[in-house]
Amino acid sequence: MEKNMSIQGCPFFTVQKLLAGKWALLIMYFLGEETLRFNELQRKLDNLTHATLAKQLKALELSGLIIRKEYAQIPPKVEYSLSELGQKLQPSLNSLFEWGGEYLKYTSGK
Amino acid sequence: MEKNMSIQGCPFFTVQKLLAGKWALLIMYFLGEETLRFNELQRKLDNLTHATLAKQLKALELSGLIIRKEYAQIPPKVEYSLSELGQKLQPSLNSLFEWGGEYLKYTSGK
DNA sequence: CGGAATCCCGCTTGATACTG
DNA sequence: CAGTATCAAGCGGGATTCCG
Repeated sequence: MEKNMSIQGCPFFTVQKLLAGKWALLIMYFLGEETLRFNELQRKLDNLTHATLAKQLKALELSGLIIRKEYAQIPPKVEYSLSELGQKLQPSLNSLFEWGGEYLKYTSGK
Repeated sequence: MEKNMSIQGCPFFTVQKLLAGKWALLIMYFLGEETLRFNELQRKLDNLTHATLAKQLKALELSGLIIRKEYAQIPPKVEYSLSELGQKLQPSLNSLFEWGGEYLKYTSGK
């Protein structure tokens, strides 16, 4: 099993798995700007259903990238924010964001 | 169709699609270090079959992130390298790489 | 309001085999 | 050596429905 070590232990492999979710980048971005409740987040991602968002959030929570804070009250209220690890990702996110913008410029031209 | 504009035009959405391939990050990373032939690349990704690598490369080429240079000779020789756009992605890649390393440290501890 | 369980569908991955 | 074609299998996203 150590024949694959070179790749399994590779940071890129890790990143790939962590951010593989279709909405992971967007979620991390929005939460980077501010703490949000479930429904607030959903409103920002207007293509997304309840269920899908819930799954993505759970995955990110289990990975330790976001924090889920639940208030014991009626009606229920849950807030999501970036964990310490998640916050450290922000510079990379910003960098990707800028590059994405450049890509769009390039390709819209042709 | 313009009700989704806000998200379709988002750089993160673009990045997500571009780098969605399971091996995209690794490939971009290796090609960032040096121009490589098909088989050289495959050897570095020792889990990967011909077919899969070929598909990933084709996708990245069509996206305009890598350049495919073919030499008309026997036996065939094809070299892959980063396009201009691909090179601009490198800083982001490095940033992600470092973060991935930190993540591994954090999580291996617990 | 927030979340979980189910089912369905499509896409990507990966194995295998075949061309030039 | 490089690439394509085909096909099977697995996974993830999305819609729906039901709980607290």
